[in-house]
Amino acid sequence: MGTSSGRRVGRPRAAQRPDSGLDPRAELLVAAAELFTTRGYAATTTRAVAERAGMRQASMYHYVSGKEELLAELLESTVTPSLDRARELLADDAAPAEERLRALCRTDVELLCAGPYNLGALYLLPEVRTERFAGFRAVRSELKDAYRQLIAATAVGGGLAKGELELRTDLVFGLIEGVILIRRSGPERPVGEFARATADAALRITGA
Amino acid sequence: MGTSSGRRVGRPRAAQRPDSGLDPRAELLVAAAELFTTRGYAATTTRAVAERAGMRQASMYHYVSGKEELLAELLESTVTPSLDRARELLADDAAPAEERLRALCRTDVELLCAGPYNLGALYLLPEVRTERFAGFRAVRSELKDAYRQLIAATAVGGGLAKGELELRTDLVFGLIEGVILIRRSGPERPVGEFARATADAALRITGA
DNA sequence: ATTATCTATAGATCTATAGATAATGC
DNA sequence: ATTATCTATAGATCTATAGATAATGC
Repeated sequence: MGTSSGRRVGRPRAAQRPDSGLDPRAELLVAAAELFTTRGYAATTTRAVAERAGMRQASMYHYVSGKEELLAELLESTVTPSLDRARELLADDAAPAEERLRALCRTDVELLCAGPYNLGALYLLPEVRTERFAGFRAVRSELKDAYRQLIAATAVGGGLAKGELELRTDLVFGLIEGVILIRRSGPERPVGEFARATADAALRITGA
Repeated sequence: MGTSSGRRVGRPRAAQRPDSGLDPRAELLVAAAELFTTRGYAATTTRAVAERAGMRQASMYHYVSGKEELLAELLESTVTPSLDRARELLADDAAPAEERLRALCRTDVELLCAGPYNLGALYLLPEVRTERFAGFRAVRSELKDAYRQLIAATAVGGGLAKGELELRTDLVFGLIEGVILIRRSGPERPVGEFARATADAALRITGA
């Protein structure tokens, strides 16, 4: 629904811009996504985010408590859709685990690569280790757990010792997130094809 | 030989500390490595680096031009040893390409994981895209090229179309650098074992 | 004389709050 | 009256330079 333009309550903005159709909070998130990924999180000022979202620096505080809140929300938004998909796939015990694992890898890569910005790169920010981002770390670790369960359910995975299962899970999960780095060097490849190739590679890593 | 302690020219430091055996520039690099990886590059101040290296903020400028120089040097130092090894392996046409590729993967992972800090995480800094870091990007791309050549020289790799070779190179290189992300979640695993497993995974990705 | 430091600081930020203002809503 | 903005700014930085200082070297 957004703002559906028309008359708006409150003092008008100083710099008028074409209506993006997004509400101000969403505009801030989009602006933050672009700036955090292209200039870096710490190097991005509240002024830069606000101004790019079409408002003055101080007005940003009407919608968010600061940069951290924006980062937290962006981070979680990269994992939540994958996690939903993972839960679906875990529940679907009709399909063989290999196929479900492949499907999860594909959607995961597609989601990471689909957005206009490389939000995955934000995973490595030191700030993420902070208490403030415990929520993000929790959902990410839930997602990883889904990978582990699917790998354990494959024909090869069933016979693995605990440590070995852990290792392969790490390798697969690392490959998927390593996509972040790959994508960076060549964002010109068609996403679908790339996602399929990555899923194949993941399956080969598990030993299937 | 470092400073070999004893009498030193110049005004004494304000805060005396046990001699690390490193010369001041190396102390700055070590301090920067720790701070850049734990607190983030942009968030690390020149004061923090200098103070941790045992000198006052302003004194740092006697050795380096600023933070950028430290980052550039740290980045290159993570690639150069791998690149040396890659060149050796490329020249050694006695061994089969599969074995040489495996060896490169292993040393690469070991080098990335061996240091006390996760310098690989710095690869994703937005600053790295900057002109200032063209040198780093160049050596890194040379290393990637070595991977490509080795993959092309394997039994499977010889029959690959150009695009397919490119894709597998990206996947392998991405897996290796993805180690950065993996390591983060579990730095407690023995490096040697982990390096071997990663190399195996890389070989499986190439199709060998 | 040379060197490696130091102290001090100008100039340039940046964040978050206080308080004013210009719309609509009733 | 309520709301979404704005302008202004206090307080807290941070970087890079200028110039002083305390060692050793000769």
